[in-house]
Amino acid sequence: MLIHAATAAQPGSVALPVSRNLPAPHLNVMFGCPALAGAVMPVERNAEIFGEDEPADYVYQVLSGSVRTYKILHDGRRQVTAFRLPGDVFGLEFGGAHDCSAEAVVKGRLLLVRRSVLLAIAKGDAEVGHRLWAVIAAELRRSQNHSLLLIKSAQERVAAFLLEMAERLRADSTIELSMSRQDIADYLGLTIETVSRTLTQLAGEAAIALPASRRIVLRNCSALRRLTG
Amino acid sequence: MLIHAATAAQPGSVALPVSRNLPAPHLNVMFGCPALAGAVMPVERNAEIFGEDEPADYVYQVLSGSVRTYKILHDGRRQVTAFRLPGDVFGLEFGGAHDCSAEAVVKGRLLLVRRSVLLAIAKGDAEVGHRLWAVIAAELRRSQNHSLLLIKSAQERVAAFLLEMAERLRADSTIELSMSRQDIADYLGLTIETVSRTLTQLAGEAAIALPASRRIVLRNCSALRRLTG
DNA sequence: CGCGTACTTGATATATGTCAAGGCATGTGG
DNA sequence: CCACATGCCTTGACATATATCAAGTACGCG
Repeated sequence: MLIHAATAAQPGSVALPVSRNLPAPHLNVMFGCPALAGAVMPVERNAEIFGEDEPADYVYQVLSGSVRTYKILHDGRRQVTAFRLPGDVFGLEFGGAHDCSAEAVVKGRLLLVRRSVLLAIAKGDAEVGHRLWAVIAAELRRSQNHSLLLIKSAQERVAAFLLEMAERLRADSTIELSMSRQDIADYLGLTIETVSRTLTQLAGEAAIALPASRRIVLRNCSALRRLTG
Repeated sequence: MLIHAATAAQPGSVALPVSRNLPAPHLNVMFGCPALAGAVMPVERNAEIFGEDEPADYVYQVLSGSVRTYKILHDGRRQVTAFRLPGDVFGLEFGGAHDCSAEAVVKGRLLLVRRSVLLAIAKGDAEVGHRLWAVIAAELRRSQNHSLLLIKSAQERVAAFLLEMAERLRADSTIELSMSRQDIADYLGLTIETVSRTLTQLAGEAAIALPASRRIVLRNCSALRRLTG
């Protein structure tokens, strides 16, 4: 069954779900605003895009590929705070510095726009201002949902992750994951072993199928949704 | 729209830690702006302030007492998303509806300002716009820190909670908690038993003292900070 | 084809949850 | 003023989900 955006949309959510506004991959402007032309930056797999506490001079949009943002705890644990998929805008901070690090999950292309330019344009252009607002609203909602995720059981977290990815990738039933089990584990606050076992278990219950380790077929979305908690 | 005032704020200068800007308890204006006069609402212990999905017509500021915002998962689990202490502004949503419920933890007083009025004023008043910006930035930071908390061990979560409370209550070393163990547990994603045992354990290690169940003396803050993860 | 990385699976450990009982305040009515 | 009820917290014994440690296996890439 096809996953519609509506399924997980929060009531009262802001218009303009950001991730639906895919950029034309050949265009180098953000939000369809000619004044927001930016540089296109190709990134290799695992390349660092920015580090925590570095000056946040640019705002980024994923044109292709995918990105993880994360924090490292002082004992070395890594918390992946978000996966950024094509269309997503990220790196827009309130302060002058990034509050997390960002790396490319796979080879891809990013659009870079100077933060100062974006903010200046937003002042005069209601459409851009609106989009900017939507980016921040989405960010807050995302963060709150992530907190909610982390109090759930392993099965609930993994099920929620799969549904989230299916929706954001606009996949019908087969999703191609660009990230490793370690990335997923660090996003869900679990270990790779638990993620792996949970997927195996979901496959055993016929909720999903695993034709390849990074290709996942959602066989029974409503069962997954029930598992979501 | 709000975005105008918001972007009018100097980029890179968030400043204004909201919770530090305690309102004068006798004044019924928000952000020290005369146009933002509002109603003062007394609330009883455990009184509902608003419910999830209800229209977000008002923005609230705690004058005295404290408030918990929370979500209920479909199976009945409760996730406390935040404690709101004197000075904190909450209930300002991006969409038209509240994304969580709010209840008074103890008897207290709230300042209510119509959301539409606040947003309208913010358009023309840079100072108010700046404050609003700061409220949202604080909210996002808070949510991200909460996610970070939830991947840690019980000891780390409890230690972090105590330090957070000490700081936000501007307490020197003795903090008076207004919330029950159940509230704390639901905030930290633990059970009351685990919270209780962890406090006992911290007392055993002389990191804290427990003269009463809701009075906690921080005996060794640097040890607590180390435990924080 | 072979190597290295990533993934899965198994055995065991452990942190936290669950269930159950008891203690300790606080307030209320006799 | 005492007896008792009530809510909140602590403590104990035990259960269990997830982490950890340790092999194996498959896959992708040279």
